[in-house]
Amino acid sequence: MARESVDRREAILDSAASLFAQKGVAATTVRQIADEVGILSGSLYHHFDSKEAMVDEIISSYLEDLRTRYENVLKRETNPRDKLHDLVAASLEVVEAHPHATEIYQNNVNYLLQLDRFSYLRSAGKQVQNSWLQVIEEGIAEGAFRADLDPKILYRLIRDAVWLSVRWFKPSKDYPIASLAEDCTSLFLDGLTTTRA
Amino acid sequence: MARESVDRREAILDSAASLFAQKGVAATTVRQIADEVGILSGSLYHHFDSKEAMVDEIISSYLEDLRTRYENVLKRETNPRDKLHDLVAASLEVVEAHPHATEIYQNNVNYLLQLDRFSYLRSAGKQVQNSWLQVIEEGIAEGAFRADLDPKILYRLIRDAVWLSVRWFKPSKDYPIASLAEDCTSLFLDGLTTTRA
DNA sequence: GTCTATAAGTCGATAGAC
DNA sequence: GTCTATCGACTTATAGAC
Repeated sequence: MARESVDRREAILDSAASLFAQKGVAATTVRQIADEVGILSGSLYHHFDSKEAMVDEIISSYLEDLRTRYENVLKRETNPRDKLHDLVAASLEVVEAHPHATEIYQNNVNYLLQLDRFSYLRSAGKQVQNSWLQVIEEGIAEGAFRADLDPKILYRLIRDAVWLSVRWFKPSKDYPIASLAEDCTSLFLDGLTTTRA
Repeated sequence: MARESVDRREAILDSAASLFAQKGVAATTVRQIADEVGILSGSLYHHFDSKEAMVDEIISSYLEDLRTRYENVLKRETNPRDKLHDLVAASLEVVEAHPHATEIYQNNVNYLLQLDRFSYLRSAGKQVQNSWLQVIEEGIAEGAFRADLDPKILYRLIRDAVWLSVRWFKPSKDYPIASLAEDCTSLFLDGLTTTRA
């Protein structure tokens, strides 16, 4: 593949991702994407089969990156506390690397799951859940984490807090992604209260 | 207004809310709404001016309920810990009372904010943020809450965890909304760790 | 209050010239 | 690889009969 066409594809995907994230997948038209790139809508179909194919490519490379990073975290031999931190940090790194894809996923899962093409999102979601549950349940079994809270509920609360940061977090030199990961982990592990009993 | 037409309006709004929540606002057509109600799409316009008008009515009655409940929580004279719990509980009660509206808001804010009609969502969001910040900052000032975490970041993490529960939480007799509110508050206040130093 | 019928526009996608 | 030109389907919304 020629160098220019690779860049062209990427440029189209970038514009598409930005629009999908901003307006939603269903509300974004192929004409709007073409306008952003500076070509006509028909020309998009030289590069992609359909609008859905663009979404698919954006989402699946995002999920693949996520899967790899979670795998790396899970194979480390650390205590539950550090492992939870690493899972939070890995998630936030993926948010930073794929902000548009993260937002597209968060806002459009329901819509995408209606389409046969995206049924794989179900198993991808389960795989993510299993990673978190593994860490949480290990922490409880070792006595490091409280046993009075349902692991699945803990997972969902933490997951949503972490992933939705894509909607508001803008990394800066003063407050980079690693700092948010620290604060996040500290809140979930130690809580908001200063003193206890 | 005749009794039947009130019920009819409500029935239409219920069907619309269910579809908007499930598929997204942009991806839901007026024909689908009419099908669910059992009438033809043209007949909807006897009851509502437009599809946007339906969304507007769903969202604004949801936000009005939320505003009232937060107001009641804030005027109670309780300690920061209880006040945070009450804010979480009030939010979850609103989730229970308006599950569709909550989900519509969460998944479609970006899309709705593009439309002039929904610019009021901006100030509504700020009002919600102020309620939470008031409680968090009071807790820090009184020494009940940690001072090393940015209140705005705390607010956003807690907010997203609480509101996104609409995507997965189904209240039951064994685990009602009040129990989730307890667990949620306990996690944020006391953390996941069993022992400390 | 719901129907029939349709206007007026936009949608995703295609065919073929260049 | 982008253009011109367009198809057919689908969209929101309206007008007027019943």
